[in-house]
Amino acid sequence: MRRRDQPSARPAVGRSGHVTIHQVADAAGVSIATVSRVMRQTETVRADLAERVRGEAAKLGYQPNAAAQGLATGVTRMVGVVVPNLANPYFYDIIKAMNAEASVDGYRMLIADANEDPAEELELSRSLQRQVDALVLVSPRMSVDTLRELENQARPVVLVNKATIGVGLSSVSVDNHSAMLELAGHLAILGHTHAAYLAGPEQSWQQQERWRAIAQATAFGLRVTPIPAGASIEAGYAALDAALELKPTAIMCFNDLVAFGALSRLTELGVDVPGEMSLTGFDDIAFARFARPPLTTAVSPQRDLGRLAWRLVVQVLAGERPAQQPLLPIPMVVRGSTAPPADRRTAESLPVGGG
Amino acid sequence: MRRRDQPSARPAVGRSGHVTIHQVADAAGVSIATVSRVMRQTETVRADLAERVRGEAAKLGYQPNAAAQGLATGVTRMVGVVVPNLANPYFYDIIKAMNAEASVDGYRMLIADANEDPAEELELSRSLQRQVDALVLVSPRMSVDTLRELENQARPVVLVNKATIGVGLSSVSVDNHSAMLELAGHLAILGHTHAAYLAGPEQSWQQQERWRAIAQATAFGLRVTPIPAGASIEAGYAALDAALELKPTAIMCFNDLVAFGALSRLTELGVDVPGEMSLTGFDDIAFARFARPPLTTAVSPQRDLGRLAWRLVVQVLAGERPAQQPLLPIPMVVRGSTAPPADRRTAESLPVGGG
DNA sequence: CTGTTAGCGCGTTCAG
DNA sequence: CTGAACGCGCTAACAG
Repeated sequence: MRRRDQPSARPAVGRSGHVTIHQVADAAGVSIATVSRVMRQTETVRADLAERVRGEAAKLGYQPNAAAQGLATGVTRMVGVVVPNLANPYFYDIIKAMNAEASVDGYRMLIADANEDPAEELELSRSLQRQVDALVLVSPRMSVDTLRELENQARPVVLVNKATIGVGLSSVSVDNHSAMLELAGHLAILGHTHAAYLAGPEQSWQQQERWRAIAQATAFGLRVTPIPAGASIEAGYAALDAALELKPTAIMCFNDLVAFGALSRLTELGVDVPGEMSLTGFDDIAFARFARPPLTTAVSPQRDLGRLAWRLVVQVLAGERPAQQPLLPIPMVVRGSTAPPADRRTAESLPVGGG
Repeated sequence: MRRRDQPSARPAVGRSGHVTIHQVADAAGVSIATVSRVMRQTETVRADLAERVRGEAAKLGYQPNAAAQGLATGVTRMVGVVVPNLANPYFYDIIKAMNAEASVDGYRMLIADANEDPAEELELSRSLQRQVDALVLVSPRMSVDTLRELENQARPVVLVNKATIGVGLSSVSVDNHSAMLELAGHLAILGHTHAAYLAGPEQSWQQQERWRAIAQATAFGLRVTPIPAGASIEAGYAALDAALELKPTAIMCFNDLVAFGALSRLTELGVDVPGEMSLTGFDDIAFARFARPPLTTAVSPQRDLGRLAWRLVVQVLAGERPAQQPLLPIPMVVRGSTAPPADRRTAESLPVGGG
């Protein structure tokens, strides 16, 4: 079948069913270039023409096709976001804050779930990189070498919660080390001398930093034994019994989720918190404040993280090379889940599990 | 500046910094059509040629530009997902499950957060619709009229948890009504005659369905008074005191988050659950099982919802018009947060659930 | 089986 | 200030 020859024999809508720039141009009696100029408000167009174009565009419900714009300009207005686990509330707070900022700048988020698998993380990052303007890796589990590979790709990468030296990527992170040290110090001051630590995922930078701090706590008299757990409620619940066998007077947890699971099991076993066992979390997710007893934890500023991450993206996109961000401080908040160990408090009344 | 005439005078990489189909074609000594064919494995290409192309593609690290593919085919391989609030864990499992299925089919998720605002929901849906192949609205708060508007757009829309009649959109939802009726029945059988209900967001279909069920509970002797609350832990915590003034023997909650907040406040006030007050949630998020006491609630199958939602998307994309889905059943799970009211138990010592 | 070419919808020189 | 024409990277006829 031969194409028709009539100059303006254009279908009312394009193949995809959307109104295109051509229909608007025809309706307004101008060229597509003028429509483009009006829409992007980048160049000056005679007032009445502009008004007419705007009118027709509104009437037809025209909105530019993002893919075509992306092709033409090389800018997709999308950021890729890779998280280790789409079921963890901690990441959602970051995502939510980042998304709020990004959408103000007209950006969309393409979200990918790596399922705690470093290999999948890499694969997702690679394929996402050519679909977006920038990539944000939240708490990536991948190795530094792998990160370095991503660094050399065309699209910029921003890191959240992985402050590694030797990699030139911009990043925002929280000061896990100081915060965990502070929590350990808090327990030491209360009089605890032996605690268990329900550890997080091994590849996690946060886990490494937190454990590094805990290991140093021996310096002020707190000996801490690690127990592999994970990053979820279930992990904390499951690992608690093993921790109890160590007969500690306190249990420190990788994060609030783990602490919540541990608390659940402790309550179930009839172990009084903080009477017989002190408990600390990390992150201060919403549940921490409402747990009973409320959790002593470290207030990781997820929303600031999200906001700052977006700011970094903007800077990197603008061609700037942001200075290495300082680590965000994490204030400790002491709530009801920690207290002096039983023997310290009740040395003269009721010695429970005395050492 | 005039274009050069040398046939293969092509830059090593395109403007965006990526390798394009042209470089691969040049390197392999074939046309771009052939490269396209071997990449899409849609047509048959001579084995040795295909091998050569694959080799060069791999060597150059070529991957097709998604925007260009989208433009050419009209298929973006992206779904838009709009949720009322990215901070609500209820949505996590749905999103995660849906994403898992979608990525198997080579699809990406573009996530948008409507912040519980129906107007924003509409705006996001509209703009997202021309950027994706299909749109999934999770628990939308928008009105039926608004939905009908979306229905007439070019891109298909799938609804999760909004089974409205009169709208031709495909949807998967859970049977909120039966489940809440079952919870109310459970309380009635235990002997409760007056309960408070911490209600969810008004525009929420789930809230409407759940309340409809609760209102019917008078039929079996349970009178329930609603108290406006919301969908978050904070809302439940804040609304509890007002509920207590009604002197009920049980408190039903819009969802587990609200119940968790209420439980938190109850524990704080020294009210024994379930001894002095029974409490029910809804959804069975992970926290419900690990709360102390664990929550009696309704097990909303988020993962099935996510999976089924994706299946619907696939069908709709294939041009099918899926039959209206039946409502997914929500089994009730009785855990430690509900018991007979105090007066009933002390009256006849302890025959539980007496007729 | 392979190459040529015409769009997909839009941004952007470059003449007028 | 405006319009014609080219190209972004790719797919899909259509010839060969």
